[in-house]
Amino acid sequence: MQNTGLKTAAIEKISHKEYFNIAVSVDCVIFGYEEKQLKVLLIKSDLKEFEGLWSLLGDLVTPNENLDDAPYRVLLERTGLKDVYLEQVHSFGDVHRHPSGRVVTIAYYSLVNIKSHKLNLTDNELHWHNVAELNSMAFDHKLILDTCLQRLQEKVLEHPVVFNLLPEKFSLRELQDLYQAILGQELDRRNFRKRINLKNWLVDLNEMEEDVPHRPGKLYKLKSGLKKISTDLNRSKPVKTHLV
Amino acid sequence: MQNTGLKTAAIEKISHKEYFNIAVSVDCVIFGYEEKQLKVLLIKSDLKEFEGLWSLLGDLVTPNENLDDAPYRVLLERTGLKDVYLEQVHSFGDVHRHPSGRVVTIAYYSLVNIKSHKLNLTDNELHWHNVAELNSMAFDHKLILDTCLQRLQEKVLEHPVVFNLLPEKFSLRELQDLYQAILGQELDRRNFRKRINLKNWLVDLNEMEEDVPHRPGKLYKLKSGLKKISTDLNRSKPVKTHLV
DNA sequence: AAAGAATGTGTTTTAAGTACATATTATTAT
DNA sequence: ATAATAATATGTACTTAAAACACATTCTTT
Repeated sequence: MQNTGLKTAAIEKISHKEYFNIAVSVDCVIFGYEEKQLKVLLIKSDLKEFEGLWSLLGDLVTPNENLDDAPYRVLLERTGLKDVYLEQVHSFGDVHRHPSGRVVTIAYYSLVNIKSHKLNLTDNELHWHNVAELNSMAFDHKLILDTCLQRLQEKVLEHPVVFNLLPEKFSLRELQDLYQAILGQELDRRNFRKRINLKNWLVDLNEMEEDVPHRPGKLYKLKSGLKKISTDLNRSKPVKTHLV
Repeated sequence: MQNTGLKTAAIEKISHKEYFNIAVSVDCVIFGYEEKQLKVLLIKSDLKEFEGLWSLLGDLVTPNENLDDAPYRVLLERTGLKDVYLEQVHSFGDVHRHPSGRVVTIAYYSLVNIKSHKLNLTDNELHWHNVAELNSMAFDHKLILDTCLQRLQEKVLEHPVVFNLLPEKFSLRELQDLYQAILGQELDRRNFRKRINLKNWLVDLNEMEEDVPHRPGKLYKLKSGLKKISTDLNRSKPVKTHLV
């Protein structure tokens, strides 16, 4: 294997059984939002090593599917949703991360509107959990969750992705509550509105909230053309340096 | 496989041969810097499908090594260097990305000081290339390179990582040239110096450049404690929101 | 009709980014 | 030696964004 990279010597060994004993999986951190809480969809682990603990939804990548298609498949199977927002985050591959064998997993997070899909919650091993209240999880899934949450926090500051978690129409108050749930901190209402306005993401619908127990706020929706399903690998705009 | 995630049904299948026909590799985008040019270390592909093209240095992950250890091993074997800066960037796993079989690869970039190691350049299939002049490469390696360069560009704006590409002592001019090579754009000298000063990364050595064909500049070094070998997954500081 | 609670907007202060000019110090050419 | 050249070194004005903060408005509830 030395000094070959993926050159001939290594490639030849791909046909050798010894190099095929690492399995590849994907794990999905499926974020939702409800009642001012950021949620994550988890399933009860049924490994005896992790009895009582919760784990992310994942599956092995099959030989005939593209890596980035696997999390879509998992999501479709679990939630029935297509066209969800998905972003690849990081790969985890410590030798002993999975008790049953060597599994390298690629972590993705996705943003889904809890209301817009009927979970197979008859399968009562599948539940939404408050992200803020989660402690230990099965496998290294707490680390994966934390890593994905961190990525999400960075993402929402500059990109209009949180709208995948909201209904079509929403008030600025709802939007701010969502940002606060994701970022884990209180935001100043006046500065928040200024900032969001500056981003130019929203359309004023000239409608008002209804059935709220207080003064109704104006309703907005995301500008058409800004809704993203997945993250482009290739950046369209040049880097903002702040160093010029 | 349906509706199982990594639950029992799937885990049981890990012992089935059919799920072990995906190989896992790592590919390293090894960045260097010389003569005001950002360089990348490449090897000639010896696959007949990619005759004459260059490819990244990589290798299959062995069953008994942690995923994140594999790129260190590749670097050690290729350059003899330990303690290089390494960052995992993205995974690539399209079904047909490798002509010889199904290989999911995890891409890393690393930053090495070209001068500080003796490449095994007797192996004359290993060469430093100007990143700016590279066009097609073997496999999907051009996409991997572009993705890693993009990540590097974002990284250097906020984190003191470029110093892994420089000698211990350097002038601000050298530092600016390096930033320009990485970012692919000219920077204003006065604003650049102000910005770098604001970061508080450097120590003034009270020494001057020598053997330069012009007025010598002052020499600096990175403040001790700032040199990073690898990127922490877990952020130490809270998110800067700019939304408060 | 008054109190309470949430919406909606604006101003001041501070920090950072951008654009731009001049003096200084060494080398090179005359 | 002197002048020209080229790079270092530093400062100032302008613009934009972030942060801190206050008041009036509208609807619900008492």
